[in-house]
Amino acid sequence: MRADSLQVLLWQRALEPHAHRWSLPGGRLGATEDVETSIKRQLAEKVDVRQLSHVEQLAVFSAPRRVPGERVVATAFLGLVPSDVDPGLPADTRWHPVDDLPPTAFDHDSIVLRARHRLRSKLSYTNIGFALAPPEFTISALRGLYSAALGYRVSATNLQRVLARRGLLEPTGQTAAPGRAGGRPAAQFRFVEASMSVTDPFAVLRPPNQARTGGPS
Amino acid sequence: MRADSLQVLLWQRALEPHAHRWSLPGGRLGATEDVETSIKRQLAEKVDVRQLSHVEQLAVFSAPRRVPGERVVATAFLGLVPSDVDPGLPADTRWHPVDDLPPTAFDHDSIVLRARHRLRSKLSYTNIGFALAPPEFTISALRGLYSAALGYRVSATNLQRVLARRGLLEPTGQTAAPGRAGGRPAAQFRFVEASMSVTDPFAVLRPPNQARTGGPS
DNA sequence: ACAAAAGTGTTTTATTTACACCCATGA
DNA sequence: TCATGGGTGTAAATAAAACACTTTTGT
Repeated sequence: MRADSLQVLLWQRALEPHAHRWSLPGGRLGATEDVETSIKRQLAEKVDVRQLSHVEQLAVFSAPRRVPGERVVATAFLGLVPSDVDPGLPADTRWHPVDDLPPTAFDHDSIVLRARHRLRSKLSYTNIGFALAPPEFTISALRGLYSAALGYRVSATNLQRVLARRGLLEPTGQTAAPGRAGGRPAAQFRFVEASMSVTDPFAVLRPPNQARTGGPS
Repeated sequence: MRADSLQVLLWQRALEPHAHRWSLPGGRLGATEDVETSIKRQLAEKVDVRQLSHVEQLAVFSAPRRVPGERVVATAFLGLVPSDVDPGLPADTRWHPVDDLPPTAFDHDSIVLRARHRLRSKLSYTNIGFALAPPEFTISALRGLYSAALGYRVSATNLQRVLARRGLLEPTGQTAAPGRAGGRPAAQFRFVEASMSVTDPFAVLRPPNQARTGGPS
């Protein structure tokens, strides 16, 4: 998934079934690999994407007739690529805005919706933004990424503060040159951590402050 | 999973591999069923559990050698049974406290941990409590269930208020008789909804109040 | 009357959103 | 010096946790 608007990488099927429709990249699980290794391999081999910043399981899709012919059970993944990475793509492969998908093969549209939902949720309560952003960025660039992914305009001020309070951001000391129109140069930041973790431990029904009164932990 | 303490239903393997160790119920996916139908069928047929209040996918476990012999890819589920339901169990099958598991077969202990984590999280931001509780209950009974599942003592006062504010609870009008020691009779409640939904839309980075300033929804 | 359990009122604390205002730069 | 972003200070809003206190029952 990528930036400016949130995008998915799809390839256009040449053959039946569902010729000409757009498909999520993937393939068969090999005998000696687990599903995550497998999806990474497929992405590298088939669409030449090797710079995934984050990968996680979404769900298993297993309706008996989800695909014509032999029965196929698929494990769907959410895989993210930073906005500054632009892998060279094969001819039949293209990025598509998530909010404006072409006709998709099989149940792939519902898989994409599920991925979008997962990403949106995690932007709120984890540091998953690191997976969308370049190594260094200004707050307003980051704001753009969050806005694109979430589908509504995020306030740069508040984004700053939420991420800062959680200790996710770190100034690099550098500043970015202003555009031709002028304006104060923006400070550059980076994410402190480059792997996903939950940063907003669920706000509700949290353990009591003081003594642990109750049962086993 | 069940109540007083949170428990998992396990059966003891008679045969190798991993004879005598305890196993999560499950089995092979049939040709004409999806994974959720399949796990419900397995639970009904093999351990006679038919009253699941909630079922959801957890994750796929696919390490090539997670099970000796032929390669097995498993889709793990979280399945909940209300605390008042006590299904008759086969002889080799028993409930075990999640915090004190016997030696388990294969990677089943990590599956159970994952399930516990999922349940604990969802107790905070969804109405999933309905799946643990009987049709009608007092707040203090519900407090007991939440405490057992979460592993720490939850305040009845605050649990009340959080669930009430969200509109999840509904008084039945009935009251429960006090115990032998006296005390004010407790009002009975029920959950308004009996299927899971997210009730605490993530608090952070939510859309602006007023105009929708930004991009596509 | 008193103990026990339930339930309500109120204060405190945490955290975010909203908004006004100040800062640094280019033309 | 003014337009254009960038950044900070501060107030308002929200929601939950903590705790004191009242209510209703059995003995």
